[in-house]
Amino acid sequence: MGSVNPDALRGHMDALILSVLEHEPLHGYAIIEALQERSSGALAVPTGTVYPALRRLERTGYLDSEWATVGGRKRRTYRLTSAGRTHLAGERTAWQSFAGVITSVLQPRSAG
Amino acid sequence: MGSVNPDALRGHMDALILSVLEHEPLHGYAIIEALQERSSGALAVPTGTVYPALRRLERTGYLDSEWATVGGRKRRTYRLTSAGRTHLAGERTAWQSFAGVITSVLQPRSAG
DNA sequence: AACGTCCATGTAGACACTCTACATGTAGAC
DNA sequence: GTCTACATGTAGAGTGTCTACATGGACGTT
Repeated sequence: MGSVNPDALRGHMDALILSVLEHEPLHGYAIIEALQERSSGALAVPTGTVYPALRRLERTGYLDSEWATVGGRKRRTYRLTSAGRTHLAGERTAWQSFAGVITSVLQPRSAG
Repeated sequence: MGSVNPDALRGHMDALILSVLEHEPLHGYAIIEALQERSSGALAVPTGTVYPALRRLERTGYLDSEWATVGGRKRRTYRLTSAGRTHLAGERTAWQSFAGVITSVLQPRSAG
């Protein structure tokens, strides 16, 4: 249940959102829940982060959305575009190399 | 030589700096070079990032500094305090858990 | 009817850190 | 005398996450 430093999330949020949308379209609230589940509770992303991010990603062309009504409630459901799918792949490899770089710099060395 | 997305660095810079100072005091310019070496060229951190970060870390109490003149050039050399050493340890475990969380959310799943 | 909770979307403004671009100056090579 | 490497620093822009607030429907309980 350890929580994640908000600042550390910068620049990774987009990839996380695209990733949970990979196999199924979801609405904002469900995306927040999905992030929490997949991180075993570590990612408690506030609505003030997710909703603007979704609009940004749609504006950029990585997502598109449509309104639906389920059980009397209105939802805006987001779906990956093909540009979004391509971008997600790039973000995954970018993350791997980023993580490698940070891990290697952070690696403790024997005193010399 | 892949370069790292600047935004991704947010919230990790402090840990990186503390880490290169772990076993030897260094001045700002040397810290920049050390980061570049340890990352095989991936981290090209500009002076406008490092110098303010060093002052911040000193103000917080994780570093202290003293001036030296070497070969006619003035250097401000930074050294880890014991608070900084403790903080570095915390940042290392924080990084590991952060990386684990992101990796796990980004993990591709089989379509279902 | 009133109340509380979960579901659901959204905005405004604060905040913090990295970046670009600029300013300054010494040492040493050519 | 010009250029490059060494060395420190600041001002201001940019931007993405956060807190806090605003709104409203559905549903259960009392």
